Amino acid sequence: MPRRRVSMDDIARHVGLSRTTVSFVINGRTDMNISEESRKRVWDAVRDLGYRPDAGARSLAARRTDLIGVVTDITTSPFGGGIVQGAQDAAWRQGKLLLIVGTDGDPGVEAAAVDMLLERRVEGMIYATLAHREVAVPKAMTEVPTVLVHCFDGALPHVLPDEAEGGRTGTRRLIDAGHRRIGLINLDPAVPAAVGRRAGYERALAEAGIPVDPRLIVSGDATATSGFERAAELLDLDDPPTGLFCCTDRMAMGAYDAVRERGLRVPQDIGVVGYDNQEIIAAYLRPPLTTVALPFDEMGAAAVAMLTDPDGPGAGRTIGCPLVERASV
Amino acid sequence: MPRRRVSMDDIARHVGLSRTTVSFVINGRTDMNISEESRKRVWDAVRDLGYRPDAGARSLAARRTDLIGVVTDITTSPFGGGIVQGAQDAAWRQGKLLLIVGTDGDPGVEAAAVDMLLERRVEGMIYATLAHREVAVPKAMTEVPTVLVHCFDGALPHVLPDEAEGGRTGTRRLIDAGHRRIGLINLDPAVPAAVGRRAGYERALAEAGIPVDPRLIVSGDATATSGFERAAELLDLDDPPTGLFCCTDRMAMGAYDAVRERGLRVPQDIGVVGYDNQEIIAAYLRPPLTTVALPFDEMGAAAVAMLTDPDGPGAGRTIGCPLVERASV
DNA sequence: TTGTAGGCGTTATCAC
DNA sequence: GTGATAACGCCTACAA
Repeated sequence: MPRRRVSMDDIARHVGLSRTTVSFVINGRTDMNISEESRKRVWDAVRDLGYRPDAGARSLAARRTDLIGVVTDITTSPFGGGIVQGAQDAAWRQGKLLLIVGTDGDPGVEAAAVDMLLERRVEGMIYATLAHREVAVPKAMTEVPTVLVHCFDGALPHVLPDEAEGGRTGTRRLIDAGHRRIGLINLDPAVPAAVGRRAGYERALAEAGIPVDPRLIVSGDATATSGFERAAELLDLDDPPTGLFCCTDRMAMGAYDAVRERGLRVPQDIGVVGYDNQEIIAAYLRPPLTTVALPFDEMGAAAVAMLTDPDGPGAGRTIGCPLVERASV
Repeated sequence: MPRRRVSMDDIARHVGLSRTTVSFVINGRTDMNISEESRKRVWDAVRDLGYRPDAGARSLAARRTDLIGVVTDITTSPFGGGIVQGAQDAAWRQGKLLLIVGTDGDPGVEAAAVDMLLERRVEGMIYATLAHREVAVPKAMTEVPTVLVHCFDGALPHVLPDEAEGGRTGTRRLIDAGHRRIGLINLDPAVPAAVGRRAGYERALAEAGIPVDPRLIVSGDATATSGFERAAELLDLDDPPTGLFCCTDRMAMGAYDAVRERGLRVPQDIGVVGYDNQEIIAAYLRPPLTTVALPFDEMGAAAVAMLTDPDGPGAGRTIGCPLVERASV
């Protein structure tokens, strides 16, 4: 039999002050200059009666919800969750709450989600994807400040990983270890991540004065099987590479097998660098995989920062992909 | 220069009806029996003026927020995220929204999170943990219906995986494949998952008329390294097991290495079953790992179902751990 | 069928 | 220093 919730009125009545006064002390407003005595009595009453301000009512009157909406196709994924995580942490630190809805990529659900969030009067939205890709967002999304994370649509501000820099970083790690012939096991050349990473790869080679050999650049899908096959092709070349830069850790996982199958060892005979830093693969492979990480947490945090910036989201940002050093090169 | 939001009043004025009438048609109330004509005009106006009901205002007046709070230490984890995912999906289907706050297990943050959620007037809360364990929740949590997921505190209703059933299932899979000597690489015997799984293991053996050999039961931590070491011990026994039931997929990953190192093969020589169904390990191991899955999604969905059940959360539930058949036995 | 009026719990404006 | 009083946007008896 839960008693009626205690309201601000109850507090006011209890301490014999007006609602206004109570509101002021609870919101810690100093401009209205209230006696220490009254302040204390109010706080005591709050504690004694177990009063909790009603955020909904407050929002209605104050016209701010402190809510940020998130619509994303990221679900259980072992990775990518970092975006939501980073956003959540950043939001929490600013007293904002996230309203997250997972859409599984279904456009119908996305539109419904945006509507629902708009009805909740979110003050901004984040649209985040698992894969780096171009998207078309529900148009209602533009009704509030919105930032795209890990995706872009040519119009809205976005936060993207700097794939080119990542590609360069990974490649250079191999070069620094003395490798001159470095194979690139790329993703489907059409996807944004692939073009960026390849550009970075070529740039790193150029900077080291190493000519790019097209035969050393192959591509496949993001699976261990694919990595295995592509690595095998590369290793069976007449003049095989001694370093392998794989565009996903899964591919690197497959590459390990190809290397092993040829009686070679990582890293003594072949240096391998992955991409994604999927802990569960990278850290537990033997030897542990040196890989380029996608800065998910930072991307999520950056998006929130852009949204809460009083000057508005700005144009967009790109975030570096740091190298995670382990033992495969 | 965003025009003032359009309110219900605007609609009413626009169509020349009262707010009441508009409210009724928008909320689809049939009891009040309104002319088709009026209904249509209202909906047209809604569309034309781009009206969106204000969920906050609605909550205030109707005394229901359709909000469920989630406090959890599950973050980016490659697994466990399924709980939030399952909860989110179930909530969405019921028109509820989740207010999720990740606490990283910090009790201070947890308490603050609960307060914040209570101020938002969530109608129920879910407290979910990554690991199956006993917890102490912030006491304010009991102010609304709450269910614990993947954890328990002896008082609140909870949703737990049926570890014993899972232990039995995994073990039986090995037995069914003809194995009679089956090693159990358990977790720290003190943790709930370990006691449940071991009980299931012993039960399966008993049902098959196989005596339990204490030397076949070892334990370690949930790492590949630990799995490697424990498996090695077992395989080096005078009378080694032919089947290995590992309490985590990571352990199984290590066990694979131990098997391989001894010139044996999975599954021909040694059958291996894991636990957790961490896709990224289980599916990409060679051969792919047969493993017992933790029903995260179902647990999350069950929690939401309990919360939205008009009869209240009830006492608690336990959910089965299905076997995911791959190729390691 | 439709309209009136009061209430939900706060904030905010101004006067006292 | 403090207190009426009017929003905020919507719901809902109750009346017409």
